[in-house]
Amino acid sequence: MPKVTLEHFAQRKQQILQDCIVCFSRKGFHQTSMRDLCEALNISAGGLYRYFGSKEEIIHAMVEEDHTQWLSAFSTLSPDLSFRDSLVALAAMAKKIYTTSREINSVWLQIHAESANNPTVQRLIEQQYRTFSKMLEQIIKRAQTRRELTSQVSAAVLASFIISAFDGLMMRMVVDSTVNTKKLRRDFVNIITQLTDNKEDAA
Amino acid sequence: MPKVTLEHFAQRKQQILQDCIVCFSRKGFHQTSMRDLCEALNISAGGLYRYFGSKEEIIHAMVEEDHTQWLSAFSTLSPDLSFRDSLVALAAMAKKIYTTSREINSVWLQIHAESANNPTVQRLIEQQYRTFSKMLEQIIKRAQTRRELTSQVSAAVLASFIISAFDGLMMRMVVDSTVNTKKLRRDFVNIITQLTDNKEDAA
DNA sequence: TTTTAAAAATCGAACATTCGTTCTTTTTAT
DNA sequence: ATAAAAAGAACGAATGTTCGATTTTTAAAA
Repeated sequence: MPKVTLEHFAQRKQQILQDCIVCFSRKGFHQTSMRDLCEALNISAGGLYRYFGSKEEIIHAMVEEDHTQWLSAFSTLSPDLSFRDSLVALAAMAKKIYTTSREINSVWLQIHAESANNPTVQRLIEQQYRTFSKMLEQIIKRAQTRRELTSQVSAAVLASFIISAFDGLMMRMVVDSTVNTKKLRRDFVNIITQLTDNKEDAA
Repeated sequence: MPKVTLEHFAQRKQQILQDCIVCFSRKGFHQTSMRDLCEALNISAGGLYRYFGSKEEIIHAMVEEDHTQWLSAFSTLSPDLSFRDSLVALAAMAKKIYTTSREINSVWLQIHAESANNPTVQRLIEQQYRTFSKMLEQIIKRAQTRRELTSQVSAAVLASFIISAFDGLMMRMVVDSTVNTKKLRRDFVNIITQLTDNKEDAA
Protein backbone atom coordinates (compact mmCIF):
# COMPACT_ATOMS: atom_id res chain seq x y z
CA MET A 1 0.00 0.00 0.00
CA PRO A 2 1.83 3.10 -1.21
CA LYS A 3 1.88 6.22 0.87
CA VAL A 4 -0.72 8.84 0.02
CA THR A 5 1.49 11.72 -0.86
CA LEU A 6 -1.18 14.37 -0.65
CA GLU A 7 1.29 17.19 -0.82
CA HIS A 8 2.87 15.79 -3.93
CA PHE A 9 -0.55 15.61 -5.53
CA ALA A 10 -1.27 19.25 -4.78
CA GLN A 11 2.10 20.24 -6.09
CA ARG A 12 1.60 18.40 -9.33
CA LYS A 13 -1.85 19.92 -9.67
CA GLN A 14 -0.40 23.37 -9.26
CA GLN A 15 2.21 22.69 -11.90
CA ILE A 16 -0.44 21.45 -14.31
CA LEU A 17 -2.50 24.56 -13.64
CA GLN A 18 0.43 26.80 -14.48
CA ASP A 19 1.03 24.95 -17.73
CA CYS A 20 -2.64 25.21 -18.61
CA ILE A 21 -2.48 28.96 -18.06
CA VAL A 22 0.33 29.24 -20.57
CA CYS A 23 -1.65 27.21 -23.11
CA PHE A 24 -4.82 29.22 -22.60
CA SER A 25 -2.92 32.47 -22.93
CA ARG A 26 -1.66 31.38 -26.32
CA LYS A 27 -4.88 30.20 -27.89
CA GLY A 28 -7.73 31.14 -25.58
CA PHE A 29 -9.96 28.89 -23.45
CA HIS A 30 -12.40 27.82 -26.03
CA GLN A 31 -9.89 27.47 -28.83
CA THR A 32 -7.67 25.25 -26.69
CA SER A 33 -8.99 21.71 -26.59
CA MET A 34 -8.30 19.21 -23.86
CA ARG A 35 -6.24 17.38 -26.47
CA ASP A 36 -4.11 20.47 -26.97
CA LEU A 37 -3.53 20.66 -23.24
CA CYS A 38 -2.61 16.99 -22.96
CA GLU A 39 -0.15 17.30 -25.80
CA ALA A 40 1.47 20.43 -24.43
CA LEU A 41 1.69 19.08 -20.88
CA ASN A 42 2.89 15.64 -21.95
CA ILE A 43 0.04 14.00 -20.15
CA SER A 44 -2.80 11.75 -21.18
CA ALA A 45 -6.47 12.61 -21.08
CA GLY A 46 -7.04 10.26 -18.19
CA GLY A 47 -4.09 11.75 -16.38
CA LEU A 48 -5.30 15.29 -16.74
CA TYR A 49 -8.82 14.39 -15.64
CA ARG A 50 -7.48 13.00 -12.42
CA TYR A 51 -6.45 16.50 -11.41
CA PHE A 52 -9.29 18.50 -12.90
CA GLY A 53 -12.73 17.01 -13.37
CA SER A 54 -13.57 19.23 -16.31
CA LYS A 55 -12.38 22.13 -18.39
CA GLU A 56 -14.59 24.41 -16.33
CA GLU A 57 -12.81 23.32 -13.20
CA ILE A 58 -9.50 24.48 -14.65
CA ILE A 59 -11.01 27.88 -15.33
CA HIS A 60 -12.35 28.16 -11.81
CA ALA A 61 -8.96 27.16 -10.44
CA MET A 62 -7.32 29.93 -12.43
CA VAL A 63 -9.69 32.54 -11.06
CA GLU A 64 -9.14 31.33 -7.53
CA GLU A 65 -5.41 31.28 -8.05
CA ASP A 66 -5.48 34.94 -9.06
CA HIS A 67 -7.64 35.79 -6.06
CA THR A 68 -5.32 33.99 -3.66
CA GLN A 69 -2.27 35.73 -5.03
CA TRP A 70 -3.78 39.17 -4.66
CA LEU A 71 -4.97 38.43 -1.15
CA SER A 72 -1.51 37.45 -0.03
CA ALA A 73 -0.09 40.44 -1.87
CA PHE A 74 -2.36 42.84 -0.02
CA SER A 75 -1.65 41.20 3.30
CA THR A 76 2.03 42.14 3.02
CA LEU A 77 1.16 45.80 2.54
CA SER A 78 2.07 47.87 5.57
CA PRO A 79 -0.50 50.50 6.68
CA ASP A 80 2.36 52.87 7.44
CA LEU A 81 3.32 53.27 3.81
CA SER A 82 2.64 56.59 2.14
CA PHE A 83 -0.08 56.59 -0.49
CA ARG A 84 2.49 56.78 -3.24
CA ASP A 85 4.55 53.93 -1.83
CA SER A 86 1.40 51.84 -1.47
CA LEU A 87 0.64 52.36 -5.13
CA VAL A 88 4.21 51.56 -6.10
CA ALA A 89 4.09 48.41 -4.01
CA LEU A 90 0.79 47.34 -5.57
CA ALA A 91 2.17 47.98 -9.04
CA ALA A 92 5.18 45.84 -8.19
CA MET A 93 2.85 43.08 -7.05
CA ALA A 94 0.89 43.26 -10.26
CA LYS A 95 4.15 42.95 -12.11
CA LYS A 96 5.09 39.93 -10.04
CA ILE A 97 1.73 38.19 -10.31
CA TYR A 98 1.44 38.73 -14.02
CA THR A 99 5.08 38.03 -14.43
CA THR A 100 5.01 36.58 -17.91
CA SER A 101 3.40 39.82 -18.94
CA ARG A 102 1.15 39.43 -21.95
CA GLU A 103 0.86 35.70 -21.45
CA ILE A 104 -0.91 35.78 -18.13
CA ASN A 105 -2.60 39.09 -18.74
CA SER A 106 -4.37 37.51 -21.64
CA VAL A 107 -5.84 34.83 -19.38
CA TRP A 108 -6.83 37.49 -16.89
CA LEU A 109 -8.74 39.32 -19.60
CA GLN A 110 -10.31 36.14 -20.86
CA ILE A 111 -11.54 35.34 -17.39
CA HIS A 112 -13.23 38.69 -17.17
CA ALA A 113 -14.87 38.24 -20.55
CA GLU A 114 -15.91 34.74 -19.57
CA SER A 115 -17.62 36.01 -16.46
CA ALA A 116 -20.40 37.56 -18.52
CA ASN A 117 -21.58 34.12 -19.57
CA ASN A 118 -20.51 32.11 -16.57
CA PRO A 119 -22.27 32.74 -13.27
CA THR A 120 -19.69 30.90 -11.18
CA VAL A 121 -16.81 32.91 -12.59
CA GLN A 122 -18.87 36.06 -12.25
CA ARG A 123 -19.48 35.46 -8.58
CA LEU A 124 -15.80 34.84 -7.94
CA ILE A 125 -14.73 38.00 -9.74
CA GLU A 126 -17.34 40.17 -8.08
CA GLN A 127 -16.19 38.97 -4.72
CA GLN A 128 -12.56 39.56 -5.60
CA TYR A 129 -13.32 43.08 -6.75
CA ARG A 130 -15.22 43.97 -3.63
CA THR A 131 -12.40 42.81 -1.38
CA PHE A 132 -9.81 44.60 -3.45
CA SER A 133 -11.88 47.76 -3.58
CA LYS A 134 -12.43 47.92 0.16
CA MET A 135 -8.74 47.49 0.85
CA LEU A 136 -7.73 50.28 -1.48
CA GLU A 137 -10.42 52.48 0.00
CA GLN A 138 -8.88 51.99 3.44
CA ILE A 139 -5.47 52.98 2.14
CA ILE A 140 -6.93 56.11 0.60
CA LYS A 141 -8.84 57.05 3.73
CA ARG A 142 -5.74 56.72 5.86
CA ALA A 143 -3.83 58.95 3.45
CA GLN A 144 -6.63 61.48 3.56
CA THR A 145 -6.69 61.69 7.36
CA ARG A 146 -2.94 62.15 7.19
CA ARG A 147 -3.74 65.10 4.90
CA GLU A 148 -1.37 63.56 2.43
CA LEU A 149 -4.03 63.24 -0.18
CA THR A 150 -6.81 65.60 -1.20
CA SER A 151 -10.09 65.12 0.62
CA GLN A 152 -12.07 66.72 -2.16
CA VAL A 153 -12.86 63.35 -3.66
CA SER A 154 -14.66 60.42 -2.10
CA ALA A 155 -12.37 57.58 -1.11
CA ALA A 156 -14.76 54.99 -2.50
CA VAL A 157 -15.01 56.68 -5.87
CA LEU A 158 -11.28 57.26 -6.05
CA ALA A 159 -10.67 53.60 -5.26
CA SER A 160 -13.01 52.52 -8.04
CA PHE A 161 -11.40 54.98 -10.36
CA ILE A 162 -7.87 53.78 -9.68
CA ILE A 163 -8.80 50.13 -9.98
CA SER A 164 -10.59 50.84 -13.24
CA ALA A 165 -7.56 52.68 -14.57
CA PHE A 166 -5.27 49.76 -13.83
CA ASP A 167 -7.80 47.26 -15.12
CA GLY A 168 -7.91 49.31 -18.30
CA LEU A 169 -4.14 49.38 -18.39
CA MET A 170 -3.98 45.60 -18.06
CA MET A 171 -6.41 45.34 -20.92
CA ARG A 172 -4.35 47.71 -23.01
CA MET A 173 -1.27 45.63 -22.40
CA VAL A 174 -3.01 42.59 -23.80
CA VAL A 175 -4.61 44.35 -26.70
CA ASP A 176 -1.80 46.59 -27.86
CA SER A 177 1.48 44.86 -28.60
CA THR A 178 3.32 48.13 -29.16
CA VAL A 179 2.57 49.62 -25.77
CA ASN A 180 5.43 50.24 -23.34
CA THR A 181 4.10 48.39 -20.34
CA LYS A 182 6.69 49.43 -17.79
CA LYS A 183 6.63 53.08 -18.74
CA LEU A 184 2.85 53.27 -18.71
CA ARG A 185 2.63 51.63 -15.32
CA ARG A 186 5.07 54.16 -13.90
CA ASP A 187 3.25 57.00 -15.64
CA PHE A 188 -0.01 55.91 -14.09
CA VAL A 189 1.39 55.80 -10.59
CA ASN A 190 2.92 59.23 -11.12
CA ILE A 191 -0.17 60.81 -12.54
CA ILE A 192 -2.34 59.47 -9.75
CA THR A 193 -0.07 60.74 -7.00
CA GLN A 194 0.34 64.05 -8.75
CA LEU A 195 -3.36 64.60 -9.31
CA THR A 196 -4.43 63.48 -5.86
CA ASP A 197 -1.70 65.31 -3.99
CA ASN A 198 -3.10 67.60 -1.34
CA LYS A 199 -2.23 71.07 -2.58
CA GLU A 200 -4.03 72.95 0.16
CA ASP A 201 -2.80 73.58 3.71
CA ALA A 202 0.67 72.06 3.46
CA ALA A 203 0.71 71.75 7.23
CA MET B 1 -32.80 39.19 -64.62
CA PRO B 2 -33.76 40.71 -61.29
CA LYS B 3 -32.42 44.02 -60.13
CA VAL B 4 -29.47 43.93 -57.78
CA THR B 5 -30.85 45.62 -54.69
CA LEU B 6 -27.46 46.38 -53.17
CA GLU B 7 -28.82 48.68 -50.55
CA HIS B 8 -31.36 46.16 -49.38
CA PHE B 9 -28.60 43.59 -49.07
CA ALA B 10 -26.49 45.89 -46.89
CA GLN B 11 -29.48 46.68 -44.75
CA ARG B 12 -30.29 43.04 -44.16
CA LYS B 13 -26.65 42.35 -43.42
CA GLN B 14 -26.66 45.08 -40.80
CA GLN B 15 -29.79 43.68 -39.21
CA ILE B 16 -28.25 40.22 -39.09
CA LEU B 17 -25.13 41.67 -37.51
CA GLN B 18 -27.16 43.32 -34.78
CA ASP B 19 -28.96 40.09 -34.02
CA CYS B 20 -25.66 38.23 -33.90
CA ILE B 21 -24.35 40.74 -31.38
CA VAL B 22 -27.28 40.02 -29.10
CA CYS B 23 -26.67 36.29 -29.38
CA PHE B 24 -22.97 36.58 -28.73
CA SER B 25 -23.57 38.79 -25.74
CA ARG B 26 -25.75 36.10 -24.21
CA LYS B 27 -23.53 33.08 -24.68
CA GLY B 28 -20.15 34.28 -25.93
CA PHE B 29 -18.56 33.86 -29.36
CA HIS B 30 -17.21 30.42 -28.98
CA GLN B 31 -20.12 29.04 -27.04
CA THR B 32 -22.57 30.28 -29.65
CA SER B 33 -22.65 27.93 -32.62
CA MET B 34 -23.67 28.89 -36.12
CA ARG B 35 -26.70 26.69 -35.52
CA ASP B 36 -27.59 28.77 -32.47
CA LEU B 37 -27.36 31.91 -34.57
CA CYS B 38 -29.48 30.47 -37.37
CA GLU B 39 -32.14 29.40 -34.93
CA ALA B 40 -32.22 32.74 -33.15
CA LEU B 41 -32.26 34.75 -36.37
CA ASN B 42 -34.81 32.51 -38.07
CA ILE B 43 -32.49 31.94 -40.96
CA SER B 44 -30.88 28.88 -42.49
CA ALA B 45 -27.18 28.07 -42.52
CA GLY B 46 -26.92 28.76 -46.22
CA GLY B 47 -28.78 32.01 -45.76
CA LEU B 48 -26.49 33.25 -43.04
CA TYR B 49 -23.39 32.29 -45.02
CA ARG B 50 -24.49 34.48 -47.89
CA TYR B 51 -24.01 37.52 -45.69
CA PHE B 52 -20.97 36.43 -43.73
CA GLY B 53 -18.47 33.98 -45.17
CA SER B 54 -17.45 32.66 -41.79
CA LYS B 55 -17.88 33.11 -38.08
CA GLU B 56 -14.65 35.09 -38.05
CA GLU B 57 -16.09 37.53 -40.54
CA ILE B 58 -18.95 38.29 -38.17
CA ILE B 59 -16.46 39.07 -35.42
CA HIS B 60 -14.51 41.38 -37.68
CA ALA B 61 -17.70 43.12 -38.71
CA MET B 62 -18.54 43.74 -35.06
CA VAL B 63 -15.17 45.32 -34.39
CA GLU B 64 -15.47 47.54 -37.43
CA GLU B 65 -18.99 48.50 -36.46
CA ASP B 66 -17.74 49.70 -33.08
CA HIS B 67 -14.92 51.62 -34.72
CA THR B 68 -17.26 53.32 -37.18
CA GLN B 69 -19.64 54.37 -34.43
CA TRP B 70 -16.90 55.95 -32.37
CA LEU B 71 -15.45 57.74 -35.35
CA SER B 72 -18.76 59.35 -36.16
CA ALA B 73 -19.25 60.13 -32.47
CA PHE B 74 -15.95 61.97 -32.26
CA SER B 75 -16.59 63.86 -35.45
CA THR B 76 -19.63 65.52 -33.89
CA LEU B 77 -17.53 66.82 -31.01
CA SER B 78 -17.01 70.57 -31.18
CA PRO B 79 -13.47 71.85 -30.36
CA ASP B 80 -15.01 74.79 -28.51
CA LEU B 81 -16.40 72.64 -25.77
CA SER B 82 -14.81 72.89 -22.34
CA PHE B 83 -12.86 69.89 -21.17
CA ARG B 84 -15.61 68.87 -18.83
CA ASP B 85 -18.30 69.21 -21.47
CA SER B 86 -16.19 67.15 -23.85
CA LEU B 87 -15.99 64.37 -21.31
CA VAL B 88 -19.69 64.57 -20.63
CA ALA B 89 -20.39 64.41 -24.34
CA LEU B 90 -18.11 61.42 -24.77
CA ALA B 91 -19.75 59.67 -21.85
CA ALA B 92 -23.13 60.30 -23.44
CA MET B 93 -21.85 58.78 -26.67
CA ALA B 94 -20.60 55.70 -24.87
CA LYS B 95 -24.01 55.38 -23.34
CA LYS B 96 -25.62 55.68 -26.75
CA ILE B 97 -23.29 53.26 -28.51
CA TYR B 98 -23.54 50.62 -25.83
CA THR B 99 -27.18 51.31 -25.44
CA THR B 100 -28.30 47.85 -24.41
CA SER B 101 -25.84 48.17 -21.56
CA ARG B 102 -24.48 44.86 -20.37
CA GLU B 103 -25.50 43.10 -23.57
CA ILE B 104 -23.24 45.00 -25.91
CA ASN B 105 -20.61 45.70 -23.32
CA SER B 106 -20.12 41.99 -22.99
CA VAL B 107 -19.36 41.68 -26.71
CA TRP B 108 -17.01 44.63 -26.46
CA LEU B 109 -15.09 42.88 -23.72
CA GLN B 110 -15.08 39.60 -25.60
CA ILE B 111 -13.61 41.32 -28.62
CA HIS B 112 -10.78 42.68 -26.54
CA ALA B 113 -10.07 39.28 -25.04
CA GLU B 114 -10.26 37.74 -28.49
CA SER B 115 -7.66 40.13 -29.81
CA ALA B 116 -4.93 38.39 -27.83
CA ASN B 117 -5.33 35.29 -29.97
CA ASN B 118 -6.51 36.87 -33.18
CA PRO B 119 -4.06 39.05 -35.13
CA THR B 120 -6.71 40.57 -37.36
CA VAL B 121 -8.84 41.68 -34.43
CA GLN B 122 -5.73 42.88 -32.64
CA ARG B 123 -4.73 45.08 -35.55
CA LEU B 124 -8.20 46.59 -35.75
CA ILE B 125 -8.31 47.36 -32.04
CA GLU B 126 -4.82 48.80 -31.94
CA GLN B 127 -5.72 51.13 -34.76
CA GLN B 128 -8.95 52.13 -33.08
CA TYR B 129 -7.15 52.87 -29.86
CA ARG B 130 -4.51 55.01 -31.52
CA THR B 131 -7.11 57.13 -33.29
CA PHE B 132 -9.14 57.50 -30.14
CA SER B 133 -6.11 58.35 -28.06
CA LYS B 134 -4.84 61.04 -30.41
CA MET B 135 -8.23 62.73 -30.48
CA LEU B 136 -8.52 62.85 -26.71
CA GLU B 137 -4.95 64.14 -26.49
CA GLN B 138 -5.90 67.03 -28.75
CA ILE B 139 -8.85 67.89 -26.56
CA ILE B 140 -6.62 67.87 -23.49
CA LYS B 141 -3.95 70.00 -25.13
CA ARG B 142 -6.49 72.60 -26.14
CA ALA B 143 -7.81 72.72 -22.59
CA GLN B 144 -4.29 73.10 -21.27
CA THR B 145 -3.45 76.04 -23.54
CA ARG B 146 -6.70 77.60 -22.40
CA ARG B 147 -5.27 77.16 -18.86
CA GLU B 148 -8.46 75.38 -18.01
CA LEU B 149 -6.66 72.21 -17.10
CA THR B 150 -3.43 71.66 -15.19
CA SER B 151 -0.28 71.52 -17.33
CA GLN B 152 1.58 69.50 -14.73
CA VAL B 153 0.71 66.26 -16.47
CA SER B 154 1.51 65.20 -19.99
CA ALA B 155 -1.46 65.30 -22.34
CA ALA B 156 -0.53 61.94 -23.85
CA VAL B 157 -0.31 60.21 -20.49
CA LEU B 158 -3.50 61.80 -19.24
CA ALA B 159 -5.29 60.67 -22.39
CA SER B 160 -4.09 57.10 -21.89
CA PHE B 161 -5.06 57.30 -18.26
CA ILE B 162 -8.58 58.50 -18.94
CA ILE B 163 -9.18 55.95 -21.67
CA SER B 164 -7.91 53.20 -19.41
CA ALA B 165 -10.18 54.33 -16.63
CA PHE B 166 -13.24 54.19 -18.87
CA ASP B 167 -12.13 50.89 -20.39
CA GLY B 168 -11.84 49.56 -16.88
CA LEU B 169 -15.26 50.96 -16.07
CA MET B 170 -16.75 49.22 -19.09
CA MET B 171 -15.20 46.01 -17.91
CA ARG B 172 -16.55 46.51 -14.43
CA MET B 173 -20.02 47.00 -15.83
CA VAL B 174 -19.84 43.63 -17.56
CA VAL B 175 -18.26 41.79 -14.69
CA ASP B 176 -20.19 43.20 -11.77
CA SER B 177 -23.94 42.96 -11.99
CA THR B 178 -24.49 45.01 -8.84
CA VAL B 179 -22.62 48.08 -10.01
CA ASN B 180 -24.49 51.32 -10.53
CA THR B 181 -23.42 52.12 -14.06
CA LYS B 182 -24.92 55.56 -14.39
CA LYS B 183 -23.65 56.77 -11.06
CA LEU B 184 -20.15 55.48 -11.62
CA ARG B 185 -19.94 57.07 -15.04
CA ARG B 186 -20.94 60.42 -13.58
CA ASP B 187 -18.53 59.96 -10.68
CA PHE B 188 -15.70 59.31 -13.08
CA VAL B 189 -16.37 62.43 -15.11
CA ASN B 190 -16.54 64.43 -11.92
CA ILE B 191 -13.40 63.05 -10.40
CA ILE B 192 -11.43 63.61 -13.58
CA THR B 193 -12.48 67.22 -13.94
CA GLN B 194 -11.91 67.84 -10.26
CA LEU B 195 -8.45 66.31 -10.19
CA THR B 196 -7.28 67.90 -13.41
CA ASP B 197 -8.69 71.34 -12.69
CA ASN B 198 -6.04 74.03 -12.92
CA LYS B 199 -5.73 75.28 -9.34
CA GLU B 200 -2.88 77.68 -10.01
CA ASP B 201 -3.07 81.15 -11.56
CA ALA B 202 -6.80 81.46 -11.92
CA ALA B 203 -6.22 84.21 -14.45
C1' DT C 1 -52.24 41.45 -67.85
C1' DT C 2 -50.52 37.21 -67.85
C1' DT C 3 -46.74 34.19 -68.80
C1' DT C 4 -42.15 32.83 -68.49
C1' DA C 5 -37.53 32.03 -67.50
C1' DA C 6 -33.54 33.39 -65.31
C1' DA C 7 -31.35 35.14 -61.32
C1' DA C 8 -31.17 35.75 -56.50
C1' DA C 9 -32.30 34.21 -52.02
C1' DT C 10 -33.11 30.70 -48.98
C1' DC C 11 -33.17 26.23 -47.32
C1' DG C 12 -31.62 22.16 -44.74
C1' DA C 13 -29.59 17.70 -45.07
C1' DA C 14 -24.95 16.05 -45.19
C1' DC C 15 -19.81 16.34 -44.51
C1' DA C 16 -15.60 15.50 -42.31
C1' DT C 17 -13.63 17.03 -38.00
C1' DT C 18 -13.18 17.92 -33.57
C1' DC C 19 -14.99 18.34 -29.06
C1' DG C 20 -15.11 17.07 -23.81
C1' DT C 21 -15.28 13.11 -21.40
C1' DT C 22 -15.20 8.12 -20.01
C1' DC C 23 -13.34 3.72 -19.10
C1' DT C 24 -10.64 -0.19 -19.44
C1' DT C 25 -5.91 -1.35 -19.52
C1' DT C 26 -1.13 -0.85 -18.41
C1' DT C 27 2.61 0.98 -15.79
C1' DT C 28 4.81 2.53 -11.67
C1' DA C 29 6.10 2.54 -6.93
C1' DT C 30 5.70 0.86 -2.49
C1' DA D 1 0.81 -7.83 -3.84
C1' DT D 2 -1.56 -3.76 -3.98
C1' DA D 3 -3.12 0.53 -4.99
C1' DA D 4 -2.24 4.84 -6.99
C1' DA D 5 -0.97 7.06 -11.49
C1' DA D 6 -0.95 7.35 -16.14
C1' DA D 7 -2.21 5.93 -20.59
C1' DG D 8 -4.89 6.20 -24.79
C1' DA D 9 -8.48 4.11 -27.56
C1' DA D 10 -13.30 4.86 -27.95
C1' DC D 11 -17.82 7.46 -27.44
C1' DG D 12 -21.63 10.19 -28.83
C1' DA D 13 -22.55 14.79 -29.47
C1' DA D 14 -21.61 19.01 -31.61
C1' DT D 15 -18.79 21.94 -34.59
C1' DG D 16 -18.16 25.20 -38.92
C1' DT D 17 -19.04 24.84 -43.45
C1' DT D 18 -20.67 23.14 -48.08
C1' DC D 19 -23.77 22.29 -51.76
C1' DG D 20 -27.51 20.70 -54.50
C1' DA D 21 -32.48 21.46 -54.23
C1' DT D 22 -36.25 24.65 -53.58
C1' DT D 23 -38.60 28.97 -53.25
C1' DT D 24 -39.06 33.80 -54.22
C1' DT D 25 -38.38 37.81 -56.88
C1' DT D 26 -37.84 40.26 -61.02
C1' DA D 27 -38.11 42.00 -65.70
C1' DA D 28 -38.84 41.01 -70.22
C1' DA D 29 -42.02 38.46 -73.57
C1' DA D 30 -46.61 37.12 -74.99
